[in-house]
Amino acid sequence: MKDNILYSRGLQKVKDCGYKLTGARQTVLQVLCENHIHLTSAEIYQYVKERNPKIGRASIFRALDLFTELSIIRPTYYEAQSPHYIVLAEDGHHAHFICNQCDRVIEIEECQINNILGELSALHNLTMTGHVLEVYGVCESCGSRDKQIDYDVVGSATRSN
Amino acid sequence: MKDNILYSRGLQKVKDCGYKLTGARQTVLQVLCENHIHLTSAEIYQYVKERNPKIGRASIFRALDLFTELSIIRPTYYEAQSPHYIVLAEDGHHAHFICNQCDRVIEIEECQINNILGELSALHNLTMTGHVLEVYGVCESCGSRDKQIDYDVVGSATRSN
DNA sequence: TTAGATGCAAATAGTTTGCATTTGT
DNA sequence: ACAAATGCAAACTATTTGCATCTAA
Repeated sequence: MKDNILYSRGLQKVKDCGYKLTGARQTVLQVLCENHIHLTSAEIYQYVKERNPKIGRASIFRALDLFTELSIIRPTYYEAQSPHYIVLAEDGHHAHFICNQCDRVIEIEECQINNILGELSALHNLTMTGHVLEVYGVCESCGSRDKQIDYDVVGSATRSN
Repeated sequence: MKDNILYSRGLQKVKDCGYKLTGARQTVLQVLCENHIHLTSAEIYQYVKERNPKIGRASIFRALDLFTELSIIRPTYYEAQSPHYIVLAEDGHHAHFICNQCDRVIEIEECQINNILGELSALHNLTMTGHVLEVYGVCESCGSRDKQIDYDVVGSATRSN
């Protein structure tokens, strides 16, 4: 875990800002960084419980709020459920793709969005500390499955959507 | 209202997909399109009530879910509260900036992000239907207010944050 | 006419808060 | 040592669901 740059950096930030490095905070951040997919508070609670059953729900919410305030993580919303928390990259960047059909989340690593954002923040006189880009549509496997269906019904019917 | 392109397009989509054009749905979409800022379900409920007190909470949630499914709107999350619903542009684009200090939301209109996204979707074999870009940091007025404070305390104290 | 949508109220999540106790510095 | 953080349980808020009624097509 110590070799996880996001984890170390996160803890350092907590410390630097004058907050205590408590067990609850460390465990929550560990869970977030290890499973660096998108977790809901309920999922985080489950993982945290496995490591330390003593930690309660309230502490998890308090940790998540703190991390959000410090821009270590960011809550995002998709498919109208409860928020998912994601760990931001060192430059405050995060981008992912969500498939409308299978709800799969694909992380987008390589992305030159910072170039655009530099211009934008200059234009509006904004100081940028981070961003989340959420792209949605249809993923490769769902797309090809659709084509298959199209092929099957050629000459017999057209798909409505 | 009829001249609001997002509103008309939204209703058309509802109709085209075989859903009824009911009073509740029309009112909710009107509210969303007129106040095209970010509204929570509670705020939407208030506005809707003003126009038609008969409409209940459940219908609002059901309308929001439908609109989300049809990519007419998108729920987003910021400052760890309940989701805010935003109306997407015709090309599925939406971008905004959120000030960490005053929570102000600034819409970003001019944005060439679609260029980047085109490349990305080709790379991953994704079909893109829309996106939300959420940038956060410090806005112009909060930024200059900070400088003012810095100036005021020069020589007497340093600010912790 | 009738399947689909609504409004209500009750049920169910999801999150926050108060407070006595514990813990990191 | 002691302010800050925790865990618990209760309070609160947000959302969903069942069902009788209504309404758009």
